Amino acid sequence: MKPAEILNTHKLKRTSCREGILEVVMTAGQALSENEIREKLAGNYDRTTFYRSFKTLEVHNIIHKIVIDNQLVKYALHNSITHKQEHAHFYCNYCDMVKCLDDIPVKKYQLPDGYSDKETEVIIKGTCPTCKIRNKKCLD
Amino acid sequence: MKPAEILNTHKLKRTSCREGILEVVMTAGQALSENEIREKLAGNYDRTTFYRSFKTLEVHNIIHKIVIDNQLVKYALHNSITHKQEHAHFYCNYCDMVKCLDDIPVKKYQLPDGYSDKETEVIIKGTCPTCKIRNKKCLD
DNA sequence: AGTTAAATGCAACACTGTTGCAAATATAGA
DNA sequence: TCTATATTTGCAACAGTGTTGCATTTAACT
Repeated sequence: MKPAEILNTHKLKRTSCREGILEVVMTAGQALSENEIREKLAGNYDRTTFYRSFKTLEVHNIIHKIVIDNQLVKYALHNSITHKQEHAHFYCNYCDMVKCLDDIPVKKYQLPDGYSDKETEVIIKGTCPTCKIRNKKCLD
Repeated sequence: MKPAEILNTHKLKRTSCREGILEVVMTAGQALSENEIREKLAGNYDRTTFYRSFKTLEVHNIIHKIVIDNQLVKYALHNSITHKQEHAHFYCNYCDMVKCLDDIPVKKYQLPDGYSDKETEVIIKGTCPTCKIRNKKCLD
């Protein structure tokens, strides 16, 4: 599916900002921050427009937001586009890379009486393959 | 263990701000935001001092921070104090309440080759018992 | 009580995100 | 293709969370 098609499906106007964000997010292979997306984008958009675009795409379940601690926000394509289930996210403590673990479904929990769950967020923090190798080489 | 004892154990100075924060967090029964903690606190501290105290207590594994989406940050006593394992957190979509599910250990995941994990964060979003009842009463 | 390293308060700043409003633009219909 | 309308954009201003530098104050040790 192309960005334009996705926007049409959701009855959203095909603006260059939205199409651009989708293009970038769809070809990224990992979750990207606002700045990472802007750098890869052709046009130069106002930050307000950017955020409004993210929000629109998020509300329509086209992309989703992953928040690490505070201070670090990344966006990735949403389940409904890739047709994947609720999945876990990986965060590399060394390079700040965030990756959707599409093949790792979120494990469900038995909640105490009275509580009911709607969605579960899982963020696994550790070392990614690249940083693992790098850390081995320079043992500091 | 009392706040003063905890600070001593970690070789931290017993300042009223730190003792106050610990007192509040220890008796809370749920995770609290910066403002919620300030309201329950006797003294009136500068925001910088507040943050520095949180950070110090966090670095020493006395309290921990839970971040929901962005925009909502809560603090809670850390495992090492309650001697509990890594646990899941519950967030109520209706009243913004955050609770440590101390008795629900985080389930571990098998990561793809090359990845290694250090810690796992689990946030279960849904409805808390209080809001469940409230929602039933006024069916809007 | 005096010394010293650590903690505090203040001012200024950075980052993420929002709101209101006027100008620009995408889409549907003529 | 042109026009009308609703949506989107850019700008300015603002709010919330968190940080840094520096001078002053304070906890803890002798």
